[in-house]
Amino acid sequence: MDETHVSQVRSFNRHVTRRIGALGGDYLGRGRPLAESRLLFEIGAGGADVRELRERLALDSGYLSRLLRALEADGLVACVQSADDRRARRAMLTRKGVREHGVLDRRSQAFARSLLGSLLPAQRGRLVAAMAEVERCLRASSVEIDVEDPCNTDAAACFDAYFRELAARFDRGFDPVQAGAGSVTEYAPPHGVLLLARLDGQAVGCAALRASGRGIGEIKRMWVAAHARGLGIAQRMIEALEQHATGLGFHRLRLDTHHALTEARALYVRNGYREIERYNDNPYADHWFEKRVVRRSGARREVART
Amino acid sequence: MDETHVSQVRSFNRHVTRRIGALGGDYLGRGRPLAESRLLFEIGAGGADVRELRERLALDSGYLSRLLRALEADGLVACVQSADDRRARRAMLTRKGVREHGVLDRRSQAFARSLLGSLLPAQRGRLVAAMAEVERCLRASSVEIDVEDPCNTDAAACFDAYFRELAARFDRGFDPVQAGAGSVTEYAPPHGVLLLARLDGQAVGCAALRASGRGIGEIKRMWVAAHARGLGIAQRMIEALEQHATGLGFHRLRLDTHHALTEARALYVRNGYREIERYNDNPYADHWFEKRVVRRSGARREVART
DNA sequence: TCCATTGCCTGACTTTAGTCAGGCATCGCG
DNA sequence: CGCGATGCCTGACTAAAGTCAGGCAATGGA
Repeated sequence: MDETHVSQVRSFNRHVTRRIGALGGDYLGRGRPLAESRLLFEIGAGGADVRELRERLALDSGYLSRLLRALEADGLVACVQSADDRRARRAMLTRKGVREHGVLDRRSQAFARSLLGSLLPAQRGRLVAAMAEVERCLRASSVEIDVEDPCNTDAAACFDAYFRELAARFDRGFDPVQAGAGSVTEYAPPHGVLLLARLDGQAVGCAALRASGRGIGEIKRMWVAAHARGLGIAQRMIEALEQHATGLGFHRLRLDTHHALTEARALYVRNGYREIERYNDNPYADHWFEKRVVRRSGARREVART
Repeated sequence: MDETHVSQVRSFNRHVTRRIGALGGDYLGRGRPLAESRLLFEIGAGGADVRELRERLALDSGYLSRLLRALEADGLVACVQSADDRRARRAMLTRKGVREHGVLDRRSQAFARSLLGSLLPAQRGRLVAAMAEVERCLRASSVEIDVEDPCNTDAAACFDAYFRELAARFDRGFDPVQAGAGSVTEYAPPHGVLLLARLDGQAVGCAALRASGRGIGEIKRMWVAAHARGLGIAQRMIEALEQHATGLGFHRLRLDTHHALTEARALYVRNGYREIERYNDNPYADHWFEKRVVRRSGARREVART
């Protein structure tokens, strides 16, 4: 990894979080502890379930309870029993709370405005574009790709979303049974593998490998949720699949795909998959690809260093 | 100001500071309170004056004293009397402190590495470039340009640096007296104005206006420190001068410059200054410019909104 | 030499942020 | 219905972070 890259990230961390964090902490200051303000902000106009708040802010249950009590004492928040589970509670802003929330919101806006205000118009555009890029990249860097059990609920949800998307994109719809989808246990060791990509804990993509003849693996169910595309997740998953392939005893990987899935085809071509003759009777497939895989020592070094 | 810009800045603030700040706080954790670790980091290998630390970290004098005492008790820091002022003290790292500082430094590096590690190589380059851009823009946005007394020491330092730079860049050197430099009080109200640009409190640029005939102002001493160039400071100063011009009763601004100062000439041309005939006998000048100035209502609205 | 100022230290506080162990009500399954 | 799990609350703590008023020693200009 490039050392100048590392030091640039460190410099960014030091300077930007100091400048933005300092001001950010300041604008929230309303004579109220920071945690309370954040909580008020997080509850928002529509209210929020207590358990949701606890997760979003990563707070201890007792501590959160106390914070809510404090806001309640100030008349900013009212807690009501949840309709469907009378143990659960929901925090709502009172009229006064909504007003206070508005003040915080306006402060946050004023801060952003003051930041941009002292820039020339051309610089503003550049700053905003660069900020969006940093945000996108950090999002990408927080995606985790791991082997998971193909029978778990998140895997099932991904498969489901994948099938629904195929049905929407293919002219004639899509039926998994006709496509020859076997049991998902095909994607479990020792003869297969399933990868899930997670962003903030939520599953946003999947990719699987199953046996398909002596020494041959087949890539199946390569999918990334629409809102998580453009983050390089598919690329990372395909690289990860190839890493696993040799361990599973595959020296060749193949796959089928459909002409409507142009991004997928581009992905395979970019990664050195060559188009081959039809090798199965999947009625939805009209393109078939193959690639010889070998354990790459360079890639292993990179992994070891991170 | 564009509202989508404002909301992008807010989104950046929320997401990036949370992600980077959270991890940043974490890696510093060494069983030691965060403030102590930050202090250790800030003292650095070369040591630092206590007053300097107080300013950089914006800490209460008493609190800082206590933190230093704590680090001293752990054998990480030693405080010595300053040589030139026996009231002042200087904090130095002990051998053990240097070791600990190294650990923190390595952690910070490891964090940056882990951030980059889960990105594809192409993304890394993009992230780093965008980070550098954000940093630069934020630096630019923290530059403050204000009217100051032309007799104060920072102004004098700027003039001095300006003259030294001219001397270095002109073939025949530069002598302010020959150039017709009068008293700096010419740049004070009611007939003139001096602007200083400050970055983190330090003066990094100047620009002045003085009377030069009925209704005519002259731009003088337009200078930006080498390390603060490329931040749009000169552009902002020239805009600010033009704002002040009408208030001082000038409807025309003129200036002279030297062919070696190519950036300056480009700046004037870009801002609508037209080249005119020689209007003075400054032996160092070989280009003369002029611009008619009017109070721009659009610009005023922009200022009012920030 | 005097005296206001500066620089740092100390003691005595307060507030914020968080942790932990229980406790009570409710839920959902068998 | 009983029982373990879940969801929230409370009391009792602790550590960290920060504030404030004074105090002593050194400084520097009148």
